[in-house]
Amino acid sequence: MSISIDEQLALLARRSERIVPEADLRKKLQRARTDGKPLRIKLGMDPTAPDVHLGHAVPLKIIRQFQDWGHKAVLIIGDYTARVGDPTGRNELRPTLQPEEIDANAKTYVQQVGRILLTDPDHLEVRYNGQWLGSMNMMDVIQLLARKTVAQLLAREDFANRHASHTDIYLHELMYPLLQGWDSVMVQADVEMGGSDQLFNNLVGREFQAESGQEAQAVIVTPLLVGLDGKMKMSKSKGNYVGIADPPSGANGMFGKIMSLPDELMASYYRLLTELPESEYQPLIDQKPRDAKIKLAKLIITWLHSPADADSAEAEFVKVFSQGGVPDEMPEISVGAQPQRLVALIVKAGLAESNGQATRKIKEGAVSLEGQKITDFQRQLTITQPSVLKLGRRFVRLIP
RNA sequence: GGGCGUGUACCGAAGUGGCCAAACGGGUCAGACUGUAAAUCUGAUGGCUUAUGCCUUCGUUGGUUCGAAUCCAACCGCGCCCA
Repeated sequence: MSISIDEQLALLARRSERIVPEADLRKKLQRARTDGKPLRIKLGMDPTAPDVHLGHAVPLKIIRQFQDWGHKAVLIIGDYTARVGDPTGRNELRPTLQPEEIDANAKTYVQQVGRILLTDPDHLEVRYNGQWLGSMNMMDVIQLLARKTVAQLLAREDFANRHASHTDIYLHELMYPLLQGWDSVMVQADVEMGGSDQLFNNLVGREFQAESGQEAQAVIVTPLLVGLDGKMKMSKSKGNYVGIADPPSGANGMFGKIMSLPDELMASYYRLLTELPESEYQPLIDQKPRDAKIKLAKLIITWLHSPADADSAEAEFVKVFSQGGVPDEMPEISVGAQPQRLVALIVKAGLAESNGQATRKIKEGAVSLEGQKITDFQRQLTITQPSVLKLGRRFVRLIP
């Protein structure tokens, strides 16, 4: 339990891009140790989508380390800020969400986060920022606004770019960093975690705390995890993500998704999402990239599910993709036992959006039923027993 | 409030009366190759029981015309400049 502060900082370094300022963090860690008073580690998450993904998992892993050292995670569910819409990294206005969607997402967040964090009350505190932001009145808001200048806010890179290119910046977007900063004051955070694109917002929190007579939080920002497309930051809206609650295998499973990861990303995934030392993963990546990726997938599944799930996901993957077999589990669609056109079945199965698209895919040789490729797009069929329909990488079991 | 521009499919961007469901690029999907990687090559990329056919779509509405994404009017959105 009592590794040295230096060792702790060294461990944090694996996943942190910047610690601002590192001296503050060291001081806080030291004091917590002598006082026996745990640090409060803040992470804000806006429930803008139902899935928590591996990109979120990077700061969450650091928080877990803090928990293991006896500190307390303060998870802020941004039910209120989600309605404002975080403008970070955006070139345009983010659509605001309906309260119902936000509430639904918020509920699942806590549950999903529990796969990574300790959830007992000594180690985790969950707060909703609507609690304090929702009760501010106009004067409170004005006083908050009065703490920052337009120039200070426009210093943030994405705002600056948008301003320079004459893209609209709505006033409520400018407020977002202020609201997030105010959260830090309200929960008296000692440390705030965030992705590196959150640095500006996190620093606002530091300033607000200092102005409010609190000790300013230290900020740890993590590198952004690049998504499965190999280009953009992992995010729900880009569709390039692996959800931390995704099933181990199957069409939408972790194993398959991780295997489709571009090779260049492996090292960063190993570093940010596993504990394997670089001296072990790097040679493997260099020499046997495929095996390295399988190992990566298994490590991640072991972490978020179980070793047994990792093994069966691998077995299924080998069977389906390396040997051209059929997965054990796939979506089942009831289609009825009457004669019908193949194109209609494909659309019913959700493998194509329109008959035209289904027709094209058949012509391209992408469709097979029970392992038999079908290229006749006018084919009529009667499903009398459960049959496996395949289009590209996707499988659906048709039930009469 | 005034002047000048601009609005095309998922994105960018051509097209300025018929040959336009609309070039090209990106993205995406599929096929070959493979390690569900990358690179490369190929095909597809509005809908319709596939049709030298019909329907919907080029900001919106209305008009001119045998015929409009293309011309006109009004309106809406956006940009630049002036106030």
